[in-house]
Amino acid sequence: MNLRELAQNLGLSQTTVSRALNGYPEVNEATRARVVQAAEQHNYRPNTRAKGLATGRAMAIGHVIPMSKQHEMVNPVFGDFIAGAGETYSRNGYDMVLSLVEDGQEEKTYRDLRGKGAVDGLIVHGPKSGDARIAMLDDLGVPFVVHGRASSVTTPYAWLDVNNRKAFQRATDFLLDLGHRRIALINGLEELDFASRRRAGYEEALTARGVTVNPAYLHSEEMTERYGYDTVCRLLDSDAAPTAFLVSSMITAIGVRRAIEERGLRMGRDISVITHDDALSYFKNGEDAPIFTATCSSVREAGRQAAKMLLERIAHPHLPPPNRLLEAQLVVGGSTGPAPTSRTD
Amino acid sequence: MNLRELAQNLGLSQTTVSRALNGYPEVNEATRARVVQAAEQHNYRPNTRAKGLATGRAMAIGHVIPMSKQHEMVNPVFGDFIAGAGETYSRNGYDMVLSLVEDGQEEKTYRDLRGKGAVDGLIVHGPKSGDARIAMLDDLGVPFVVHGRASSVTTPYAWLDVNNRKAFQRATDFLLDLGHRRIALINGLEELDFASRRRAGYEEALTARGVTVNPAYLHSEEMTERYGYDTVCRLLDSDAAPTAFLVSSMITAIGVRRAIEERGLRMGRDISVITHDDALSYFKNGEDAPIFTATCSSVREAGRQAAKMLLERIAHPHLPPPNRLLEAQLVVGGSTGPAPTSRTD
DNA sequence: AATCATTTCCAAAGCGCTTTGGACATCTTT
DNA sequence: AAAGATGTCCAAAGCGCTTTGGAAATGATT
Repeated sequence: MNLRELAQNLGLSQTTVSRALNGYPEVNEATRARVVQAAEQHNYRPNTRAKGLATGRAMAIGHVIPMSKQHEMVNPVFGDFIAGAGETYSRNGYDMVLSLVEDGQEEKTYRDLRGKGAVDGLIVHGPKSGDARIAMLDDLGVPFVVHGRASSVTTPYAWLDVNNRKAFQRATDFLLDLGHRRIALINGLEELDFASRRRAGYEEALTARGVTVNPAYLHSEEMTERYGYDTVCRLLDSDAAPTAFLVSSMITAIGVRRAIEERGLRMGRDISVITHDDALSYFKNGEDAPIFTATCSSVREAGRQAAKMLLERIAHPHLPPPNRLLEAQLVVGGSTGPAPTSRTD
Repeated sequence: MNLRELAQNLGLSQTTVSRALNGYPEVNEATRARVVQAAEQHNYRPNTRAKGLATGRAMAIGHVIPMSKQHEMVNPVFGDFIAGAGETYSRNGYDMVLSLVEDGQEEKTYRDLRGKGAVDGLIVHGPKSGDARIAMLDDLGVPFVVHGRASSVTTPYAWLDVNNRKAFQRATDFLLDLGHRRIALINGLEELDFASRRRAGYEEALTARGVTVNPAYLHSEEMTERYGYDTVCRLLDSDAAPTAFLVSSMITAIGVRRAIEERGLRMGRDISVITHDDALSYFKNGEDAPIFTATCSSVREAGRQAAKMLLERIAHPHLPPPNRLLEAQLVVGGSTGPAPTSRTD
């Protein structure tokens, strides 16, 4: 059933039917009711492509998900981020189109999506510190919102980010307060902006207390469970083993815990662990008694808000690009405790 | 840059330019080269909506992701499934459109997507045993492929599934061979078809050995980490605690492990655990020395294959609907061992 | 040289919608 | 009663592409 048929069916013109359905005032309320009812009865849905052609808007938002080539890994936070964003889109009649792209190929995909006219706006995922995509999208004139930031980009652009630096600074401070001095950072890939900010926060806190940053305690890789396990195994078995770990992802923290417990040690007593927790739905840290002490920030909520920002940006392209900095909560759980006193301290 | 401008630029008609770009034979190779070069130079991309209108094809596939209302949970396997499917799509010039929908609302979304003409085909996720969506999609005449099956649907339809019954039957057999008799099943929601099949396999194996199925050992819920932890805590603290657990997801198995180790027990020695492992990229079980004994089946590979099946189905709608049953590997890891002998046996 | 087949190109229709620029009643106002 | 205002509807153009049904030019055949 298309518009023409529906109009013929009703003995009206396409114009009137179209206007009736789209809420234009110049149509008799009685006719409008008749039209709406008929549309419903015939299960009529305007063809997106035709509508898009006519209006010039795609009513779709593009998400380009970077995929690590080496590990064939999709960052597990995307699921929840997209769930949040999807809520916003469907409430506003937008579709979401997804492209999974190997690391580094993202630019071409953005160009394609825009060139084809498949989307009205884009969300940029996984920004690197000096991300070239931002300048490019500005050039292209596509509305976009970055989830995260790109430190070295100075021109204003729309972003939504968690205050990663502060979160990890606070977490480090917390560990220092507990007496820890040998604190290892099990970070994500530091070419990613959020990871470098976390590291900055960590180093800042240490330096402020006069603790020198030990390069042997700095680790940066893709955040798998295995990485957490392997790294902590190596560190714990080394001389000058850390007494505390600061971990960039819940999943990696699971591996960290495994390494610790495998050695007969207990989190919170022998070794302290703080992890960042994106509040993934299937991996709740526990509301009542959190397993991990964690810097918490719901990535789903971030998705919701980023999507809302983008839709507003599409509606008002000439407003200055909005920014939003979310603060992470430092939630105390069972994985931290005072540093065990030892002669090497 | 659109076709008309490009054609004017070249001093050719739209027809010729269109044909040149789409590989039709009735155009001089010299002109074609000229056209292709100009298109490249001007960064021309045909407008999808216009192309779609003209051809009647959307060049997009719809994925409707069910989202549990109660837990606001997105099944973590979707990320990897979609990554697999996305590979196939992008190789074939298809886009992927994603809708996240609350449980039970999926039908409307399918109808919408199809009615709007936004997609050429659909992947059905998370089929329930008597899933009404299949009949509906058949009615609508949309090409679709089900990831999983719907037991009570008798009409032929296209699906790709893991042999869940057999996988869990073999896993149960394996535990029985090790001497376990008190084996608990920590299953997913059994309204989901895959979970009911896993249960069937489990029960079949027990019954074949004359072990009666103990209802207290049967658990069915959404597969969170917390669920695994809570359930196993309760079971281990009860009389007649199980000596082995059969778990439906890696994430739940993490919770199971936590409960076990918290009690000072060790997996593989005191308690045996087998889990299903979807080979999620960020949660590798370990190639060399797997932590868990597991029934393994790559959900990413499933995504790749399901997408391929769908594209073929779109190309040849009149062929009988294809089916594919993937077998899971039973991989032995460190989480299983002989049942501890005890007087209650 | 005339005819026919081939090659190479084009004008125009059509996909299903929105939107512009009226047309025609009907109702007020003077 | 004429003129304007208002309410309600419509015909047709246009969005950017594909595709049909030729037309013109070229080459091969008689």
